[in-house]
Amino acid sequence: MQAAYLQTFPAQLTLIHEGDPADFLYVVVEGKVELFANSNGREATMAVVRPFGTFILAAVLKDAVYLMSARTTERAKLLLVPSEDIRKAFEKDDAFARAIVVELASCYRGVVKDQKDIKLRTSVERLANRLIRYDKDQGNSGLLELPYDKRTLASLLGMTPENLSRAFNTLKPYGVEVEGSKVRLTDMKSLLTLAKPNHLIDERTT
Amino acid sequence: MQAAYLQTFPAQLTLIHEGDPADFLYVVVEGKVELFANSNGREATMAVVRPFGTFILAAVLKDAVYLMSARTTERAKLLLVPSEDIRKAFEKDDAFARAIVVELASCYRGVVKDQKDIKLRTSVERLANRLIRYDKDQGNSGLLELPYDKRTLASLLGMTPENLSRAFNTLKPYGVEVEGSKVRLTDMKSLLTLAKPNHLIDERTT
DNA sequence: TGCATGGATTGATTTACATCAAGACTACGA
DNA sequence: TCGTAGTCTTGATGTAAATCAATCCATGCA
Repeated sequence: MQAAYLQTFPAQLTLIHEGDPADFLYVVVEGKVELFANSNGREATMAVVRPFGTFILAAVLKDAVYLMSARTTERAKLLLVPSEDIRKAFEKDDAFARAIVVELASCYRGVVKDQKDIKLRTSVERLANRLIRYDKDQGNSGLLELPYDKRTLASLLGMTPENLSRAFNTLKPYGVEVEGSKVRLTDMKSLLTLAKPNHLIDERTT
Repeated sequence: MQAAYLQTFPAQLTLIHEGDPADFLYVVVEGKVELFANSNGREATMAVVRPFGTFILAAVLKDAVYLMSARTTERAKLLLVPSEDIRKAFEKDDAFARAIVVELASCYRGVVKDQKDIKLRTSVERLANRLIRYDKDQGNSGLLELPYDKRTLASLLGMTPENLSRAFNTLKPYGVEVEGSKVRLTDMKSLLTLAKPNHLIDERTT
């Protein structure tokens, strides 16, 4: 940790580009970081990392290039640990190595769940389940705040901003009221009937 | 390894169901195993494991339930290692723990690449790139054999069998000739132009 | 106060893909 | 040799979502 940097970055700053060698492991201490990928002139958001998540762990361990690019969505405080140090600690410190494995296994299962989400659900179902998840995260009050702007949310859910807008309209009859970044869920029962949440997709802890 | 079972299974046998606790780690010794998932009455193939790949490693390490189901696509010989033993070895044997991490990191990067493939490409592009990959795996001869039946390939590529058929027709002008499970690539240059392969998606080793 | 800017929404249209419904081909067994 | 079942293919149609285009905001700023 001696050689690690704690640094603050402004919003919308690209931190790393896919294809670059993995020089640092990043830990989000404050703010949010969007992971995204490009190909063929197209772009897709892959994930958003919040405190205190890490990103680019697998690339660091394999001493490989990054598979995703990363940019801040808002002002963010990040810890940068030289990947050389991570690999050394990994060799020397058994407890560290095992802790790494648990983190990595969790990330892995997260991606698998994301893939099931995309392959097995329509975009409206994905949005419905996402809203239910955010509500749960924020205390089951039925009143939730979207954690990032709609453009980012749309890409994360694998749709265009236009379609997200329409998807919200589709959910109106199921008690979903949107006002800016605030969302009210007034008929959870019927929303659940539509969304059919599945703990093997939506549960993030296990 | 003392308690591991080496067993032969017939084709089309479901080995595990998603949601079940992870009792065994599986290693494919011979044949192929399809990993798939269900939700909402829909089904999707997530991956196909060949010798000598493992599956369900993350679930075993986390002592969690399986996220995917698995079935043999053909007669297969599998090694079943009790997950309890894996976790014990993981605790005691440092070299084993580190080897596990490398395998896990590779699997993780594989899923990320699959996700980029789905999010950034059309189905025809996915098929084109897949054919190029199989050709490379089989020695760049321009003559390749599809490793599983078209139904499975279709689901793996995220499309219906009907659409796979049509996608092959779309690729005909680009020198793709199909006959049963054999495919000839007679105009690699124009196929590459269409497919635009990207080593951050298609390269499987790094 | 007025005007630029970028996000969000809405409507019209196009495209990609799924679904439905027949056929065609293949392999296999009685 | 003829069913018969399974896989694959083809065509017609339907649906989900992308794209294109216009407008409607909010916000910041001179």
